[in-house]
Amino acid sequence: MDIGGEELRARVERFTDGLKGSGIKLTHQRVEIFREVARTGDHPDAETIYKRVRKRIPTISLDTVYRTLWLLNDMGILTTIGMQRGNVRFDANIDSHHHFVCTRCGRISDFTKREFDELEVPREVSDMGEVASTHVQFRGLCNRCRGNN
Amino acid sequence: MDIGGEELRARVERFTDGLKGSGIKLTHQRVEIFREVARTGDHPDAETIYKRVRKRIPTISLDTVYRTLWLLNDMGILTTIGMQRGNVRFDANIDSHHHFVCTRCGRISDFTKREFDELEVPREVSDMGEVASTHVQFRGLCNRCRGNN
DNA sequence: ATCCATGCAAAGTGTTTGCAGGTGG
DNA sequence: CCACCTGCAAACACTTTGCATGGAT
Repeated sequence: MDIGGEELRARVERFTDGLKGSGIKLTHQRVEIFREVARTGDHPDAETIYKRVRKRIPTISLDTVYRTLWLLNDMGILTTIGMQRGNVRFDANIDSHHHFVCTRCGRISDFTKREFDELEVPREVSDMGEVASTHVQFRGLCNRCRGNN
Repeated sequence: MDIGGEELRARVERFTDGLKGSGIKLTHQRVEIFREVARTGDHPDAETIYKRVRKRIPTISLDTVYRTLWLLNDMGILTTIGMQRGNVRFDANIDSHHHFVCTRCGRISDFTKREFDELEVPREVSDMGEVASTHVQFRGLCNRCRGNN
């Protein structure tokens, strides 16, 4: 589920490069927060990221975590899952991908499938507005929850 | 966008029938709250439903709205959209359907497409757990927001 | 008459903001 | 050095809960 060291390094580098010459500063906190989100394939909420980063920077505050996550989101380096505001989950995987959501424990897993990225947009939908992206979500019970019945 | 009187009556009746002999009581408030959710094709949050129902029952309280919505959800009469808890939207359309979400204003529109209900579940996903339902979400700018640029 | 549901107010969550002091470029 | 960041604490928005009263069957 977690990401290999190689890919992680590449992601962190893409991030630090993105900051150069933008007026946005590269701080210890920001790097650690980004690294933490980029590292895992799960989709932590702000509180979870806060707890994890605190192991490395015990003095960090929760609001810095929030501010940084939204900053990264605005930079296009990570994405949010769910409705806007309120109980958001963050996702460092910005390649087009889809989700399996466990309806019991809320766990969200990624998968990719080129075919799903290119579903034909029905006429009814193109009449509603301009479609920018497509997301397929499968819902059901994950293996762990199926076991704990 | 709104639902015809015929279909609305049928939905309300399905609801009142569902309550008979269940120990759950059929109150004025519950009927009005359900009618309000069932009436529209948009996906209101609790606060919005509260405001609308208050026109008919000025003394109703917000917590009753919340309690009733979760009750209806538990009864399987309506569904929630979004992550669990926190900023949930309610949806009286329990037939299988899909969504177009405006990334600017958050408006969610339904559409149906049989073909999308039956997307093949990739091996990778069936290894994660047991898929119970499939939801396609198109994201982009709705016509209204595209106009207000 | 008996439960169940309602309204009120107060408590909980999760998230955002203003400000003074600190830090990166 | 100066703009930008951080941590703190307080404010906020949204949702849930405990309790006494009121209502449906």
